[in-house]
Amino acid sequence: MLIGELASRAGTSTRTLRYYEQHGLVRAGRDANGYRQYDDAELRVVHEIRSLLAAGFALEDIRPFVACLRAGNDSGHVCPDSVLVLRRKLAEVDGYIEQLTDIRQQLRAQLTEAVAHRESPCHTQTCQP
Amino acid sequence: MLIGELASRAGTSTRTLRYYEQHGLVRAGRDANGYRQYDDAELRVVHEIRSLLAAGFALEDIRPFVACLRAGNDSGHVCPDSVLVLRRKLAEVDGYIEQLTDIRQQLRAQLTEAVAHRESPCHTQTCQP
DNA sequence: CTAGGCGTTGACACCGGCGTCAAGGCAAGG
DNA sequence: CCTTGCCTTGACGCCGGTGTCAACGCCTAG
Repeated sequence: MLIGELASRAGTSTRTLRYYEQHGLVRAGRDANGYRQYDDAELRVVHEIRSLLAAGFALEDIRPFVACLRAGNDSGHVCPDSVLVLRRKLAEVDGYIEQLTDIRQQLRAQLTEAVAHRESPCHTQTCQP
Repeated sequence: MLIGELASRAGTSTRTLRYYEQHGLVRAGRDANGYRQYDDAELRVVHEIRSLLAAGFALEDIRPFVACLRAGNDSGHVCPDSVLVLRRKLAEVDGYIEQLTDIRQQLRAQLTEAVAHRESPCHTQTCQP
């Protein structure tokens, strides 16, 4: 399989595949003419990468998942290293959610206050009390 | 008040203040020697900006809040334009929280699956079934 | 032979808020 | 006069994943 085919099969671009390879995540052999030749298994690897990226992982974090897949496991997240990363990410995501929840509260409070303010004398953009 | 003083009073850097000015958020007069001269009211403006940035707003979104303050209101979020932005941001934040919640669910599911997998024959990084 | 469609590497652009360095002007004290 | 410390503008770097263009090689069909 050449790079164009893998790209379209994986729903991404050739640029992206080369980038992943450059960072050691995807592997390719070479034809006599220098073209990259991909094993069928790489399609799964790319899918794993895309899925994890979509979940907010950085490429660096994805490394163990790919290694886990290459080790012959049917999913990339069953290996100890992957689990560590998963736990770390879960904590991280929890932190984000907490922050966003706080911010959400602030926004609601400010909106409420703004609505209450409509009853006060100054309610236009240009008023000068 | 010169830029250094405003910076330290606002807990930020001179670079940052010039950046805000460049984007039309903070205003400064000029001394005869070209030094920026800040009105005391600008301190409040800078605080408003910092606070909104911390809440995840972009500089562009902050513009109406500053205008609202300059219009003489005691808080920047009571004007109609600000309220629009607040609503938009609230929806945006809700979206983020929703996404993150989904991702959190996925992470927990994968962790659970990984733990269950420990009972299966292949549980090391290097195993080859 | 040529056009066109695939492949190759390399490098710049983007986003956004700032750090940071460069090179210089101005004020004040020793 | 010199140092020190404030100020000025201008410009590059960062982060991370990808788009995009350049300039070129390979292969096939007309």
